[in-house]
Amino acid sequence: MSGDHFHNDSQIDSGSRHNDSHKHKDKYKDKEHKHKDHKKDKEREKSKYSNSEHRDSSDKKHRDKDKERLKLKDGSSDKQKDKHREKKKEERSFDGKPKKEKENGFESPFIKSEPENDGFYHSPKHEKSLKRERDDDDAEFKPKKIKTEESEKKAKKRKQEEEDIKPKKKTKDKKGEAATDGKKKAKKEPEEKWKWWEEERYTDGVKWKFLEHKGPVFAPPYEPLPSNVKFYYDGKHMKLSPGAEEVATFFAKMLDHEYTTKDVFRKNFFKDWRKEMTSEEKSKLTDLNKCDFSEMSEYFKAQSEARKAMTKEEKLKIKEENERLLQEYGFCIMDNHKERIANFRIEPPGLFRGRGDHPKMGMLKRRIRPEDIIINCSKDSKYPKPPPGTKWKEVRHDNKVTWLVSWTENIQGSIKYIMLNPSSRIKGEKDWQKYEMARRLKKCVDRIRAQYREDWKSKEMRIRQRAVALYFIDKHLQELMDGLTAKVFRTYNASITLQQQLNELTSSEDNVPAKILSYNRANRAVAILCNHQRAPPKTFEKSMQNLQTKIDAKKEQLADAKRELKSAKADAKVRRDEKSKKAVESKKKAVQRIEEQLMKLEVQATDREENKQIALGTSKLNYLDPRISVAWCKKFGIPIEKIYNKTQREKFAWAIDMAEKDYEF
DNA sequence: ATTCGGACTTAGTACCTTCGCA
DNA sequence: TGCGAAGGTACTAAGTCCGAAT
Repeated sequence: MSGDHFHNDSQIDSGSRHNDSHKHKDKYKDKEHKHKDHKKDKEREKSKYSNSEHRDSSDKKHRDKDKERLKLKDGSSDKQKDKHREKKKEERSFDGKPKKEKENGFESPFIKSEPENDGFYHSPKHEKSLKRERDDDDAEFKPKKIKTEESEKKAKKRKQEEEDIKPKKKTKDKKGEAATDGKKKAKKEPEEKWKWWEEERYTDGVKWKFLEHKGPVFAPPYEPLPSNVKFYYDGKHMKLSPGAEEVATFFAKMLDHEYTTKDVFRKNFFKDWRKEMTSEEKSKLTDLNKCDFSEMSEYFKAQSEARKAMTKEEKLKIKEENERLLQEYGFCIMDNHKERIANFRIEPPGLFRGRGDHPKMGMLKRRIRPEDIIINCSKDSKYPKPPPGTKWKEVRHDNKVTWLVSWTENIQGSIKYIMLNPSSRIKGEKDWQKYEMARRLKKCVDRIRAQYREDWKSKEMRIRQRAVALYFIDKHLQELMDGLTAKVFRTYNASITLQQQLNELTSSEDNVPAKILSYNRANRAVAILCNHQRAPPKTFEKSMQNLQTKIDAKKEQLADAKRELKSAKADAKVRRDEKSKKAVESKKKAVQRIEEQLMKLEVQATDREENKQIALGTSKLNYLDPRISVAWCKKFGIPIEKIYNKTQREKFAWAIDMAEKDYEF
């Protein structure tokens, strides 16, 4: 596939480019306004709710919207579900090699594409597959209201195990019961991973029926510096008040970083720092350039060295403590299941580091206290306790949202949340739904494109194109396909590209490393398409050199081995005895082994070189339908671990479980 | 009709851990 | 067994979407 192809695509794509500095600046302006003008109102508005124990949101809107979304997919048949269930039985212990091959196999459908003038690949098979999918796959993401026999059984079993757990849709969980149940279960080994994707989904905007958690972990309190670490102003030692000292340490810790030299950063920092000073300090400290943080800076460097030099035992102790915190605060109970929380720690105070030329860089990000925190949980759960002597800002019970904890951050005035891990049901369902939406686009993308291409046929192509595209992205989309947004296009383009590339690049005769290289190349094509770039790692050149040295050494080794083989052969010819024959064999094997090693290294070098400025992570995690990768693994006998690490496997558990080798996006 | 803002998702990166090799 | 590199994770800024407010 040509580079042009990608460029075309990405232009049409969505217009959402991120590193456009002009845009940034404008945006910053906007925010500025927004907050000056509206923050007060917002605060007022909010205070209406403060300290109210209960706040039941009147949320018909959400409900209607979600209903709308889900009903799109209606038309699933029971047959469909049966098929689904069967799959699961077959593949429960997937290890890269499907236990049961389907005899009809995979019809290799992809013919090398000629990009059309719109830059998109249009598979000849497209038409056919559209129809098929309309018939079959359509129904995959819809609420499963009808309970199948098997799930019924399972449910019963679960009921016995967990005493009194109510199916989501029936009635409200009774107070307390569910909570204790959940905990009991959680403490036992979770023998079997919960397959939420086999269960029915909420259709009414409700995100959960029961939610219990222990609240956030606050940043550790500030520890004043030892008295021998001094701060100097204008060359003179000055003892800072604790408040001022803390903010000073934030700056001292960043001293090595370039942005502490930037005017904006220094200005913002100094302004905010002064706010934390006593009036005496304020009158003395008037010029940041006269401040000498170097002792502080040295002290922190020494500290981090000391941390590195800790003994194994000390390190272990810290690790254990972290683990304890994780176990205590890192999970919640949501609807009878223990789910991992993504970020249970409150962001610690520090200096704001915006990206690019952010006008607010250097501002003080203030410490979040319990009084800033809104807790969201079930009415009938055990509420998290604020630290002794403090109060939460509010405890609310809004089950139309997914967050557990929120607070308002002081730099932009935006809200920050504590939410669940990507492996959780609530995130997974959303992810799955996203890909289903993109697959729906696949079905009508030809029509949509034909339509807008028609509009382009006019003088002043460029301008019209742009105008139409913009109009299209901004206004039209929902009319063409409901739920269609720019993001859906992006997801669609990424996923379809991966699928095509995988089909084009993978050949079944290749060995595993070569296949993985193909996978990475396909992934890379997508990353380029989505413009996921990265700065080449600092150590790139060096590590590349190292690798090349290794390759050279290997080559030499290979040459030697070949020479030896040759002489062994000659020797065997003369001697004609068993011993020399054996020697030839073993030399042959050695050559083979070295050749393999060499190839592996070369593949690695290619891979790394091609990956220099491209970040694969984002597309892999956010835009590529994981079922495509899973299917590919199954089809070519690649262990899924080679493609997804542990975290990714957790996030994509649903896809790993449900996708077969013939899955088609 | 436009803007705002809450709730999410996506993205970049610093740091920590593990791996592979001499 | 120590070291650098690769891989993985945590953190948090920034973007998107969409309903509500203006």
